[in-house]
Amino acid sequence: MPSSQKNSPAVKDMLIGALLRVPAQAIQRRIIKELNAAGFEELSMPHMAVLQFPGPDGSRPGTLAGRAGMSKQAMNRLLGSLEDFGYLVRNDAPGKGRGRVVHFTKRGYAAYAKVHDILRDIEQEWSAELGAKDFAQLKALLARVWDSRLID
Amino acid sequence: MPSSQKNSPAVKDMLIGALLRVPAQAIQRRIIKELNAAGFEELSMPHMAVLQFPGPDGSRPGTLAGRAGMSKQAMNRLLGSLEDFGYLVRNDAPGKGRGRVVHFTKRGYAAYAKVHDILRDIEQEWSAELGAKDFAQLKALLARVWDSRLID
DNA sequence: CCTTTTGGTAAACTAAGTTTACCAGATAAT
DNA sequence: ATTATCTGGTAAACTTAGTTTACCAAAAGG
Repeated sequence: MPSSQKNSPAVKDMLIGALLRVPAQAIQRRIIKELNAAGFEELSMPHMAVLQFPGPDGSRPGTLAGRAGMSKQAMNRLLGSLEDFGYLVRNDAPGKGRGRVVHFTKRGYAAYAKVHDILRDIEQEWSAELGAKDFAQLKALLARVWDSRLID
Repeated sequence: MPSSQKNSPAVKDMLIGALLRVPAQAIQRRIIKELNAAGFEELSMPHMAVLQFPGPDGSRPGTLAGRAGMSKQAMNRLLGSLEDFGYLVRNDAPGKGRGRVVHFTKRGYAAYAKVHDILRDIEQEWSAELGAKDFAQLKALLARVWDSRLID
């Protein structure tokens, strides 16, 4: 059975890559696990590409593909499966301009809200562990990284 | 062509999940791109599961599988391809105890060193952007997250 | 009009993982 | 010691998720 690592040989020596990657992955795993436990059992890792901030509601399939860094075809398959599971619908024609628009169903919106809740819980826990001030500092620093052109 | 996103709708509203995930992914992509450009052209994303800290040298295949959170079979295929490309060898019998041990070849070690160099460059850039003090603070906070039992 | 561009789709292929099963050497038990 | 069990590595079949290549319909623009 696949499981995650847990023997950190000298945290002090770790470079920014691992320091960011490992907690990010841990959060992803937890989100999926709790989502499944909350009744959204069909959702697995690739679906997260659709569910993650800022969510697909109101967007075009092509736009979502770009955001997720994948081909339109791959995104479309994902949307198809999510549609089959009843999480969203792809309506064609937004009135003007050709194409389709994705909208959450009630279930889809519930799942998206659940992700948000889980993340709030995680933030709560981290905040309790690090202290509210330090956690806020961490988020602020990460936001500065984002704001700068450090990430492409 | 798959490309990454770049329209941040309100960084202030982002939760810790996205704040960690996006830069972590950006770093991964950059490492692979620069590795390829530096002559290690066969290396692609899945190989990173082997190359990433603290590296495979001296470890058992099963241990590496555990660290990477994947099955022994999947890891073994990865090691096989890396062996084919001349990055490492799997010697059997470390003297005592049955099994195999992975060791870098010269080329493998060079690739691993290159990853380290790239990460040092990235740290340099981030440090220049955020200021050395703030960047150190960011790393320190992430290290505290790691040290705590917040991540599984 | 007719041509080009844009968004979405479909089919074929490839990559990368899982499950299931198996085998060899080590460890332990009676 | 001989057998039973456990551990680590491997192999085969299957599944999933992505890519490429190709195509089609609607818009846009000369």
